[in-house]
Amino acid sequence: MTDTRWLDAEEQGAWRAYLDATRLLIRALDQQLQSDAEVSFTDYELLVKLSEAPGQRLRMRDLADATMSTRSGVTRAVTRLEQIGWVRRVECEDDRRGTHAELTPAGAAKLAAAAPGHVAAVRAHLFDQLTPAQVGQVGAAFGRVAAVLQRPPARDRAG
Amino acid sequence: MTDTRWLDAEEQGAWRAYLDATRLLIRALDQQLQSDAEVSFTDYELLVKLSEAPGQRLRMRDLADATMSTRSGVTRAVTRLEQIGWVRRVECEDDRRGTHAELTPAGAAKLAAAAPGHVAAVRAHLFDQLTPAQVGQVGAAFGRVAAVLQRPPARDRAG
DNA sequence: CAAAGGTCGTTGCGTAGTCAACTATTCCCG
DNA sequence: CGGGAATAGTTGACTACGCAACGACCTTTG
Repeated sequence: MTDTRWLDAEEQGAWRAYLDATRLLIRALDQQLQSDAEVSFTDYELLVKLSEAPGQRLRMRDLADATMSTRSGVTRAVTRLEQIGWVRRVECEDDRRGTHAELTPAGAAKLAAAAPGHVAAVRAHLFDQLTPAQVGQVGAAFGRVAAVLQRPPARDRAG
Repeated sequence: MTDTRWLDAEEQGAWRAYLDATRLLIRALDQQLQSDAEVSFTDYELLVKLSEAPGQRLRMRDLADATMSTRSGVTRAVTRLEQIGWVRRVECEDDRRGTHAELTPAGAAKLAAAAPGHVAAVRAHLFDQLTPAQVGQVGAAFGRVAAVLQRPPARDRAG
């Protein structure tokens, strides 16, 4: 492994811009949500996933997958949101190990209240800065990156 | 503010792909560095910034800016790295409030050892999945996003 | 149908990161 | 020069999240 292929100037630039922008963007969105709606970005996304699920409920495991998080992370987040009253736990009927997280009316209301400001911020910080072509390219590029990372490619059989 | 302009399908897709890919990517890179070189991604980046600075040293504040982090975050990271021996603190001569974080030879060695595997992972997970055109678009797009977020546009004077 | 092995959600532990407050120092401006 | 405001770095308190381990439950297999 003495022949590392380093990043060229353009790749370096893209890589750093992406990392910097991402950190700044997430922080900005987090602060907007926190100060305007008293929700964290992670909690907001969790509520969104529930709101889109049939019956506004999802099994803990599925919620973890949907949010690209871990089981323990979801357990803690749901506990947090349950205490506030935006989510409730419902036992699974067909699998007694299972638990559903279900959006409560209060949670749905919170989400509805927070959404416009959040979308406006996403627009202001991200989409307003991109050309339509860039939106397309970003979607395609990261769609592929996410897909490959979720289902790693078959191992190289050469050798 | 009753006229929220929601994201259209393409924007939604791009936004979610970007978020998902980012989470997966950062975790993958973190795990690769952790298991192959026993460094976290954040620490790795901090070492990189120092290695590129003149004299391989940076003031704490500048290091925070360079890593898009906060002053307290850098204080803690540098303390951590100082204990391992990869960084040392050096008092500022011209400003007695100031402190430099300086890369030690051990830190430089660690960085050199970790770099090839890390770059290979960045390539495998990110750049190998992108067309050259996408690399350009991603760089331009996020470069703009980062610039705007770093220097927010003048406040709207209307009212 | 029993036993082995997998999966579900939770938890203890350890780590990392943020905000706000604090001390020490420097800058600005009369 | 002197005193208030600003800045540097640190710290305390708190929150969040990951891993590994655990008990409860389900599934598979003989």
